[in-house]
Formats: sequence, C-alpha cells, structure tokens
Amino acid sequence: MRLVIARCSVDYSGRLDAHLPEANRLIMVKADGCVAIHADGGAYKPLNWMNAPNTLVDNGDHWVVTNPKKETLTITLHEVMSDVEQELGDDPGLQKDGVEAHLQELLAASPHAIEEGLRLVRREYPTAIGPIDLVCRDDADVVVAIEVKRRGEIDGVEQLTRYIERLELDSSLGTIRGVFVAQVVKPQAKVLAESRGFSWVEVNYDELRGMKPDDLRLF
Amino acid sequence: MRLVIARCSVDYSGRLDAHLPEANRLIMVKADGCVAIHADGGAYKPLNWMNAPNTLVDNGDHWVVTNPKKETLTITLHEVMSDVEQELGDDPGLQKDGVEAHLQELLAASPHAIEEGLRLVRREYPTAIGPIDLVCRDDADVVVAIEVKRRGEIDGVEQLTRYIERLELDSSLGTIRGVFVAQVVKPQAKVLAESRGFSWVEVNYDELRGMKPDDLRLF
DNA sequence: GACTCTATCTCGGTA
DNA sequence: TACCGAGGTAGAGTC
Repeated sequence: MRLVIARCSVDYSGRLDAHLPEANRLIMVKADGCVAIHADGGAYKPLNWMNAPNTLVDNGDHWVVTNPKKETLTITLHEVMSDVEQELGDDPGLQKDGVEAHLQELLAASPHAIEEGLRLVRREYPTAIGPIDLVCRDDADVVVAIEVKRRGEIDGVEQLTRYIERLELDSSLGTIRGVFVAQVVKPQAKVLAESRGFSWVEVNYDELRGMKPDDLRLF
Repeated sequence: MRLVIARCSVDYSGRLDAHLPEANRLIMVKADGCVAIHADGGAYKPLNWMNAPNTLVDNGDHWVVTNPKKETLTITLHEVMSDVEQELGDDPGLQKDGVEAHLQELLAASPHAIEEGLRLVRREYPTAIGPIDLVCRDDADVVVAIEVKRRGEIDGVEQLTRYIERLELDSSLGTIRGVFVAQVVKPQAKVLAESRGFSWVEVNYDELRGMKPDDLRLF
C-alpha cells in the first residue's frame, strides 16, 4: 500500500464527471491497484476513486488512472508532503454473523418458528422477477410464500407482493398466503402487510440459532 | 488524519457481529473521529469502520470505539509498524455532473425525447408520498406520470406504481399513464413495468444534452 | 428526528 | 460477463 499526502486536484470522467479543486488530501494506492482520494472527514467514503483493475500512469506531477471501461481519474499533484509505501500482505477477510442469509438458513431449517405446521417446499424459489426466499405449505396444504428480512421495512412487503402476483399466475398452486418475517417489523411495514392480506412475524435470531432443526423435533 | 499501520485484529458488534483475524492493515482515523480499517486490496470500502460521531478510547494495545447507538469497534494492536499524523484542513468538496437530477432537468426541457407530443405539466410534482419526477400530458391530453432513473431497476417501477396509485385518488385527473425512463432499463424492470401497464423508454444522456429544448423546436 | 430517495453506490452470488 | 439483491448500506434533501 502506497500512501501519498499531497496538495492535489482531481478529475474523474466515467459514469459521471466530477472535479475536486486543489486541497490537501490522502491518496491511497492499494496492492491491487485501486486508488482512493480521501479528505480528512466525511466517513469512510473517499471523495474520488478508481477500482481495480486499472492502469496507473505516473507522469510525475500528474497521474492518470484508466480502467477497461475507459473511465479515467486524473490526479494533479501540486505539492507532495509525504509518500510512503508499506507491504501489508493478504488479508484473511471479514467473518460476519447475523446477516439475512443466516436468518434464511435458520428459518429454512425451522419453518415452525414462523408458524406451527409449516413445511418447507423450497428455498430461493425461482420466478421471472427473482427468487422467493422460502416457499412452504401449511398443515392445510396451502402454499405459503415467505419473504425474510433482517429489518422488516416497506420495500420487503412490496417484494412479497410482487412474488405472490407472480405465483398467482400459476393456477396450479391454488390459493397463496404471504408471510413477512423479520427480526423487527417496522410499524409502516406491518400496516402495509396487513392491508395486502399478509401476516407478519418477528423472530429472534439468537433463539433461532439455539433451536433444533424441524427434522429433529418430529417425534 | 492519523494513519497507523499495524498487525491487528478487529471486532465489530452492532447491527451485526463481525470479526477480523490478525493481519497487517491500515487504520485511518480522520479529523472528524471516524475510523476505518483497510486491507491492501478490495476497492475503497474498508473491512471495518465506525463513523462519526463516536468516542475512541486508546488503551495502548487495544482501542475501543463506541458510537451513540452503543455499537462498538474493538481494535487489538499486536504490532505497530508505523503511526503518523498529518493535518489536512477542510476540503472544498466534490463537483458532479451527470447524476439523475441532470437527466431529469434535460428531460423536463425536452419531454418529446420520451414520447412524441408530450408536454410538461410539472417537475417534482408533489404527492403525500414524495415528489413525482415529471408529470406531463400527451397529445390526447392524458396525464402521464414519469419516473426518471439513471439505471432503471425494479425499485423505480415500484416508485412509479406508488405515485400513480396516489394520482388516481385525485379523480379530476382522469386516466393516468405511467412511463419509466432510464439510460438503461434492466430486464426484470421491463417485465414488471409491462405487467403494471407502464411503458418504458431508454434515453441517451449525451444526445439529450445536445438537444434543443422543446420550446425552441415548436416551429 | 423521521422519512424518502440517490449512488461513479459496493459486494457477493449466480446463470 | 451481466444481472440481481443485500448492505453495519452512506449521504443528501425534505418535512
């Protein structure tokens, strides 16, 4: 990783055009070639950047970074205050716990946590407008489409609505119920779900994680 | 801005839990207090971060960063290779051209680029659930609600659907047509738009920019 | 403060 | 590769 602190101005031309007037900034060049221009504030997002893969041409007082889509980032260096390079090596990467995928896995293994009597038909059930998180049947054999979210907001209810519209085009499935599942369902999402005729369920991630899968609880 | 290069491990606990095993990384602390942990690759996004406002407690071999929501970022320093501080000062900020707002402006000036015969009624037409990008009338005087996006995806079609539901509550407007406009409309968005009875149009930003406004082309 | 919407979104998965 | 959905989305603007 190369870290240059310099008074510089920057121009980006690509998906849009953007210009940074002259000021003091950090220029970060990573081992994979990606370049980021940071100010001393404004959260973690750089002011300007160019992701790898790209080619950096160093003309001394100005650098030109170009990627395969012909987007360009031009950095004009007016005064370099510092320029250091340090090898960091590979990173083992981030381990995450508690994202939607985990919630979906746990619910697929324990659909009874959503509603007594549910049996899983399929995870990621495919439709023309995207996969449905979970499709189950209840104890009356009615098809139940389930949308899983970490945080239950209005757009999740919209998603469920679209899926059920789609499923209803397939008349062989009969009546279809919709259930909206999240760790927390926001008030607006509850209202919308109910007005669309869906039920909603709040589940606890930590409890789910401690729960035995359904197939171990059948006797 | 403080730049620390160190062998470190990191834990985040908040909206989810995440752990970074021991490795060499850059720790960036900006003047506004935000902290970002960067590996030597992987675009501009840090592996882990904590935005301002927060409090950083430096216990020597480990730092604990806490924000008002009680999320915590714990950085354990195993070996510090470098630790430098540099004042950068305020940044004048980024100037952009070519974002959705510009596309909307151009289309407001040249609605015929969307459809022959369209006349603008209002830009940012207000409704209770947010402003409609463009409201026009066609040559049969039918109201046309238009949602403009740089990239046309499913969310934009949902937005247009909500707006038209709203407009239909106002019976004085008569029938309302919906048009979804973007530089590129994605396949799923086309399917959804059509199934909702909307048309979709792809427009070229550079062509639009070169186009004379409608009021100069009326004769 | 809550809500809405944009983004050079980024990133990962998948066909 | 393109498409699609999740995100600790972040960030800006409005009410």
